[in-house]
Amino acid sequence: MSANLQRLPEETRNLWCESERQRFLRASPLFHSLPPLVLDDLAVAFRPTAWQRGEFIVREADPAQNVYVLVEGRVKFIQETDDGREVILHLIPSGEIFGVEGLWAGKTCRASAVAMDRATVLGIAVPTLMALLARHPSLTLAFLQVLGRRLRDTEARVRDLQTEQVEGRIARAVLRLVHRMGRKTSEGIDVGVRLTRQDLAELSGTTLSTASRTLSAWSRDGVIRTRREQIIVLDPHRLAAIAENLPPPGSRPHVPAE
Amino acid sequence: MSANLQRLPEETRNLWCESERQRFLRASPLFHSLPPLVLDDLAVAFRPTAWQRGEFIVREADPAQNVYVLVEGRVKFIQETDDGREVILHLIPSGEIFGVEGLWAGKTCRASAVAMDRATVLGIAVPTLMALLARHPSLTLAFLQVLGRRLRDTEARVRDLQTEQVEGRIARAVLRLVHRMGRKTSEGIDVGVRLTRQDLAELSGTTLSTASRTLSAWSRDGVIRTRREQIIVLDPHRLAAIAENLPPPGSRPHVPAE
DNA sequence: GCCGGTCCTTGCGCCAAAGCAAGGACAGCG
DNA sequence: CGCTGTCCTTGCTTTGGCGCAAGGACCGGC
Repeated sequence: MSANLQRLPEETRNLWCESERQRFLRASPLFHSLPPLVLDDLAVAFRPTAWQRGEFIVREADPAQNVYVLVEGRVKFIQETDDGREVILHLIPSGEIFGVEGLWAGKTCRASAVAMDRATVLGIAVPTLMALLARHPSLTLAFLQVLGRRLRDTEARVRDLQTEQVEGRIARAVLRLVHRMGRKTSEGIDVGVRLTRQDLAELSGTTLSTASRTLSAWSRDGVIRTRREQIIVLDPHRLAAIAENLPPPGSRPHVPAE
Repeated sequence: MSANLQRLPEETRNLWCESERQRFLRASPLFHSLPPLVLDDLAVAFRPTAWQRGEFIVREADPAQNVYVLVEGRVKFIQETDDGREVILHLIPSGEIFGVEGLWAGKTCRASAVAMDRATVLGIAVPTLMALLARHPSLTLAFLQVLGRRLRDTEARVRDLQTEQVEGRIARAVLRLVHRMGRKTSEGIDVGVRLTRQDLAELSGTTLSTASRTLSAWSRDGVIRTRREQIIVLDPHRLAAIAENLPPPGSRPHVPAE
């Protein structure tokens, strides 16, 4: 723990300080509507840690001891299958909580959380959190909100996996990223997270090769621009059309040459 | 509403009576740990309705006005795509709540709830429920539990859709049904719900034809017995093996005849 | 500035499963 | 007891995209 604390990057090292944590929590959409009393409690209970790219913050099947809030960086929430394949269940943007399943279910983690960049995280012990939840209905409601949204997202993903073809699913995954953590740049809209082709495949239910091929095709058509671990969307409308299975705007109804 | 009330089947007509509702709620795993005070409030606020097979209890895109508890029967929770295809997101067994998304998200239903059999349901108005949640942390925690479980189920389904082949997914779907609402019969374990091949397909992410073919093959092998809209599992272990991609117990390592 | 590791691209062959379609079984109703 | 609508089965054809594999691009460390 102290090792991790020492690795905190400069700009967040002040999370050591309780009042700074409180300021962060108040600024976060998840907590900002809570009464000051609750924020006080939370600021005391949360402890900061820092992680490098690729490190496991939570490991599947380990006992679940903490619930976390991501302060900075990106975290992927993954499950691995017996044969070594990996599925990304969620990408956590900064400000969001993760590891919530620790609250029930026999205290065992159902998935792993892995830092995708250098990440800073606040952790709270499960019993502490439980006590706070029992005392503060507003906090519990906030958690209910988060879980509800995540459930709806996951349900939408099930629907997509069952009804859409691969290209549409990849398009939807990219659009979701753009929407939730996209950043405008001079070239276009960056998806806002370092993402390998493999990651994108695990996020949209396909394979590395197919994801790569699809992005290549889109690049050729000028819909996106790609770099290593980076996707910049140039033409969001076109991408939305692909996600909705609409014909590309340039195409006209096919009439045989005859 | 009164029309629905009049259609309540004999055995549940007593839900008219508040003390009967309270008795039902206390018996339900979801509510039984709540303090008597909360149960009182809930018993007053819940209103019974009855539905026929195929009726829409909740319709996607309608304003979300109620949250429901299923007293008896089965309800499927579905989404429809633009091109008319349907996806079953959850099968609700009796005792469970549904329509919870009404609690947030702009008050619009994200999915439809359809009665699969004759069903009896208790409904509570969203504002009433919200008021209760704000007052009773234990109730909010109970809801959090339910959402948490549903989220984990849905995540598992995403994982299966991305990593398992069709036969394994169907096997898992059947086993899940057996586990959650199966009933022992003289022949074997009934999955406990009237289910068309189409339903099963929509539940496991495949097509009617493939689901039918798969069940036929299993019948031939003596793993299950099928009737119209009914599945009886004869050999759960074998089915579990299929779900886990293990070779059938009877098979031996393949040695070419040379 | 070289070297090793990670990440990306792309061609080829193949197969699981979707799509299509025709026919049959069953249940409920009049 | 026949009729109608729903549900199920099964053959044939087609294909999306997976698996495999070789080669290339990029990055960071030494």
